[in-house]
Amino acid sequence: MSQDKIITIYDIAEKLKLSPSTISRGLQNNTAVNAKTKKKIFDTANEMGYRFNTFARNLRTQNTNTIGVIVPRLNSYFISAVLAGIEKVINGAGYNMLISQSLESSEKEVEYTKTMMHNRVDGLIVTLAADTTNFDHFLPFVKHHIPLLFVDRVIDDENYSKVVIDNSKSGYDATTHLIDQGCKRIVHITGNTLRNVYRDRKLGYEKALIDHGIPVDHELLFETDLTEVSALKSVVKILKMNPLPDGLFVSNDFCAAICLKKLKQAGIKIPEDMAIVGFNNDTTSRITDPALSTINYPGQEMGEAVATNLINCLSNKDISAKAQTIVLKSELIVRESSFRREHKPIKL
Amino acid sequence: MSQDKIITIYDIAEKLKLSPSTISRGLQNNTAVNAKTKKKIFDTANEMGYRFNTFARNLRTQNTNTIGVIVPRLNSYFISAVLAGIEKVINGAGYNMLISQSLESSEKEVEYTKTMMHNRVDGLIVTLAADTTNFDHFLPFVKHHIPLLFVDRVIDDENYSKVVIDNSKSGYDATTHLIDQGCKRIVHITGNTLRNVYRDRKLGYEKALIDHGIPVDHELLFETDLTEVSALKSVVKILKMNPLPDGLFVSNDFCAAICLKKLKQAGIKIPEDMAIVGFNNDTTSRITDPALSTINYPGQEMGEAVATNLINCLSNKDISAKAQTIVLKSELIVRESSFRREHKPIKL
DNA sequence: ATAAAATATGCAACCGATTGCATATTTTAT
DNA sequence: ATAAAATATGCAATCGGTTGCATATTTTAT
Repeated sequence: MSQDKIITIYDIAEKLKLSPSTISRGLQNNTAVNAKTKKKIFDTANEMGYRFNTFARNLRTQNTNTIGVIVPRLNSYFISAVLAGIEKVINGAGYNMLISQSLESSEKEVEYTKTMMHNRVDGLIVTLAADTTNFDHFLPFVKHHIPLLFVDRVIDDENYSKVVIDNSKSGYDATTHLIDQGCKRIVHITGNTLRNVYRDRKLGYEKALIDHGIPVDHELLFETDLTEVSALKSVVKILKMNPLPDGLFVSNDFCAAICLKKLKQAGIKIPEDMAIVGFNNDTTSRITDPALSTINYPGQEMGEAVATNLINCLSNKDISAKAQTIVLKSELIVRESSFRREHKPIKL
Repeated sequence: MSQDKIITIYDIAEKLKLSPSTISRGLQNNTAVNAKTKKKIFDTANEMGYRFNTFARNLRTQNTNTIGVIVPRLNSYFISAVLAGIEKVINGAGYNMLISQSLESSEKEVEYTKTMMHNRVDGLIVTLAADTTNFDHFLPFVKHHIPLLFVDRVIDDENYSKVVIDNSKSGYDATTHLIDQGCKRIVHITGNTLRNVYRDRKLGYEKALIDHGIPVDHELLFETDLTEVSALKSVVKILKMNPLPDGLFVSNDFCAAICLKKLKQAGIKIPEDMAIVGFNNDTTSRITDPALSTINYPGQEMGEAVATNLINCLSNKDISAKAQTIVLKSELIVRESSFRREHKPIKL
């Protein structure tokens, strides 16, 4: 049974009558240390239950092997898929992950960004909170040349690296599909258009309408917080409209699913009376009845992409590396909630 | 514009013609430092853009202000709710959170437990992987008196603190409710019964059958991995049964939702022909049609409870504190998928 | 006015690993 | 046998804070 005490290289050095330097080098598999000595060191370290002290090492080497991640919330399918992707790559490369959730509050985002700095993370990955408009809290990272990358909800500035999907195109595709299916009055329910994701989807929606000769009617645009409550309110509003809209494009599957269910309960036939397209391809979208058409949003891949990019930044000493924007493929998935007739872009 | 250099207390000391000790104490708001001096120190620190170095501090103080969390996977509604709860409490108490996902692999769980030890986390919170049977990797935490707590999927050992729900009672309640609704042949689809959560739900299911004079039929018990694929296979198996089961208790809402949808497509009326109860109260359960009865599983609260308990362990120097098991309330929520007639325990 | 107490600051060791440089030892070449 | 080269190990400074103890300064009490 080994001791209760935490073993350091000094303990190993004493036991083997060697200097701490040799132990340190031995454990790092440094070629300057004799093979036999090395073996002895490894064996003794194991036997004594040695674990290196991350802090002493970090203090000396000035890097922490830790990546900070700030997301708006942890309990979301999309976010957790992104995190799973980040975690996979990060841990595979021997890094750890420090996570905070801003809870959509810009204030907390600022605070946690500071904490990440304190903790000397080697890099930071951020998905912006809904209401962040000032980005000064990220400047220290730029100043200290600490890689800072954004994913999904990003800063509209070419100087930052980011991973996104083409939200504008996706919004366009979703809307065009609804038009293809014969919709003429299409409601769009979306989130805070301050953020690129919702703003761009809206732009895509409007462009699709214009391109197909349908006037943009601001009565049909609902900017909400995409919660269940908002969904219910939106349904009430829709049901009061005259004439009733015949298409619905919602920026989020959960919200779309709630609308679908409530509209159905109100006697509206989906997709005959109203065709619906969601966004995200959450598991939710396969469970509604009828199944929800949606935009496939590759959360895990986005996480993997941003993490891979970050790891590359860290291994390349090449500080001159330019900021880059990676756009991952998103695609319309047509399911029952919007499928009225065979038309151009059909996928199942 | 401040410098590019990272500022240390030595820089502040030099600028103010004070010793680093005074700066250190000043920044800690130590009463030994004169109020005016303190003010000067804080102002200068701000002005110079000082950020304390976590590692130097940790190395000296021998604690890291970091809590490790190991979960089976990040992309799950339940887990992300638990994490959100943990994060809330942990960050509120000034700690950071280091997260790893074992991806249900015992091997990775062992590896990440070691990493957490290396990183000298002040405490560790674990939800066990599906196939972990040997728990020796946790012994170093016990040996070094580092608080180790489990949540949801736990070790069956009174010496460890944990936060759980009464899975056995919940299984009993779900099954009894189905029996109340007139079900006689109830299929139970569950996960790996090596883990307490699935084992106990199964035990509750069996006890309810026995208590109501219904024989336990092992043909009706499906031990699966609760994925979509398993759900589909289970449905095929159910449809081949003769006579058809009239009740279905599934240990997971997503899996239950898939079953519900497929059974409905096969022409089975829910709940008339087959009543269904899920588990978790995922958002999913409100979206199915008919809405899914389920067990409300307070993920966020469980996270908050386990984190609060951990923080208490850390602030009490009292090492003698006994291991405790916290059982949070879980409850049956009856929705349309199982509601045939008014009966004893009705909740909406 | 002087001693005692309270307050404020500094010195220097320490946490545990890393690493440039110096030194000791062994091997190889002449 | 001796010098040169290669190999192996050690010394000591360093990373940036923290803290016990000593010392200097000011305040209070007698």
